[in-house]
Amino acid sequence: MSLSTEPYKGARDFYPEDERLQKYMFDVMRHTVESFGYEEYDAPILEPLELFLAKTSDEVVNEQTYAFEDRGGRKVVIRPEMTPTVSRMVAAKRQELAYPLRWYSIPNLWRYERPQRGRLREHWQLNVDLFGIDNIAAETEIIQVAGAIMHNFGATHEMYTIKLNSRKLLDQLLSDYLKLGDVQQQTLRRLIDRRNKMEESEFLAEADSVLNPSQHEANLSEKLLDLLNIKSIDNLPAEFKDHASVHELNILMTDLQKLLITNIEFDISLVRGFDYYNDIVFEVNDNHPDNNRSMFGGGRYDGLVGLFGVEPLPSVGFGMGDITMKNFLELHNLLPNIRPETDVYAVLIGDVASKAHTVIADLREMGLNVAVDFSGRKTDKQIQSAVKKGIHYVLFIGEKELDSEQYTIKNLITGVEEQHSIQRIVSIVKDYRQQ
RNA sequence: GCGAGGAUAGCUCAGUUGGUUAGAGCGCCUGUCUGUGGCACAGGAGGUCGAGGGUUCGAGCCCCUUUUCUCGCCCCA
Repeated sequence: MSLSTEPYKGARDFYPEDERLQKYMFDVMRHTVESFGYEEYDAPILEPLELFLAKTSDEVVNEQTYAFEDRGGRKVVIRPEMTPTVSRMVAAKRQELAYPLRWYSIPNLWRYERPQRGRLREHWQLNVDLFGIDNIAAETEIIQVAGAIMHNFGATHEMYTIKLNSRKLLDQLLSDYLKLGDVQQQTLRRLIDRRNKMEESEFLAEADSVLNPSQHEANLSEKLLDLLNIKSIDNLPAEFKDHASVHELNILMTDLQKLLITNIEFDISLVRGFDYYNDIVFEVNDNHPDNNRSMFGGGRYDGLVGLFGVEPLPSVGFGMGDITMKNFLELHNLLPNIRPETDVYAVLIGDVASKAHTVIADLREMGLNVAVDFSGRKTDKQIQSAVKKGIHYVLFIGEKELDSEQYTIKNLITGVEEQHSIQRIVSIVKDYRQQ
């Protein structure tokens, strides 16, 4: 029996063409967040189990992590998300860091779960976090960063929608307006989160079963439904018009509009799963009919840093996964053709390997990336290798060229072939690379 | 953890009520063509039909188990 060539369940191999794509996506992310002044950090892939017990949801920690005991009996977890880790790092240097703190990372994360569309066991996730700002300007910037990344990927506003909500507002509506107890609120939040996946009648039935035990007013589930159907902040119940969260949402939406981020939408049913979000949350949805789903999101999680025994720190951030983004880019035809790093494939004609070393070394010295075919095969086979690798230029080196020091360079895309000196070839290829 | 549907050549897939030696297209290799890719022509290699067991005179096809992939659910990035 032979070994399997399959990668581990739910994980991916990145062949060079896949890796090029991944690199492109990370480059766009990096350039964008760095333009806002975010600095990159990283951390170990293993963390102590306790780190995730406090605020990540129970099911995630207990059933969807890779957790084990190390040889010294310590309980460890392969990180399923980055937010607890970055909070830990910030807490460790709480007093000495310069605020506001803008940090980002692109860690690989693992979850033990059944793979499905857009969700595998291993993925990479851009994490962008802003610490130390307790006002709505932080949310404005974080959402602006998310929008800028989308823009730099070539996405237009019609392709996606940014949904906004305030957990504080939702909590108040559930407790003060609908007068629900804590347990009911929690159950209902989960239900609201799943609402768009179910039929309205089904939702109503489940809502009834949560609400009816309460001895409050009748038709509560209809009242709830009316509430959830509110599409604009202006239509909220009158007594909430002056609520602090409504003011914040208004400022946030106005400021985003000023920044020309107009594809935003108030969505009172937006919850998000993590317990640590405590105020504004947002989510970016793909508008494509074949992929109408939430792609990524984030929000404010002010309480997390304080768990490490230091003074709490206002925190806003989001995470953007590579798989969902790749699906989005593919579906909207936004993935560019990415050239390999190799500029030139040197084709050796005849037994010239020894004599060709110097000229090839010179090319590299002058800044070109050059791969050489030492196989001794016929010219057409060597060219075919270059074509298959996606390399755009072939450089022919034979006795003729070595004697005259005029080398034949051929662009495989245009088919144009010319003879030039090494210096001239370098400048031609470099010019081409800039295009 | 639960449900549904797949797995046949490197890839995409045919394969009749169970019946000779399992096919196609593309790709790959060789040659026409030892200094030029994509085209053309000619030839060739490549399959224990995902794995294991069972039924049968006979299994790619039927049954059981298992692995894995896809799509959902739960949950959620």
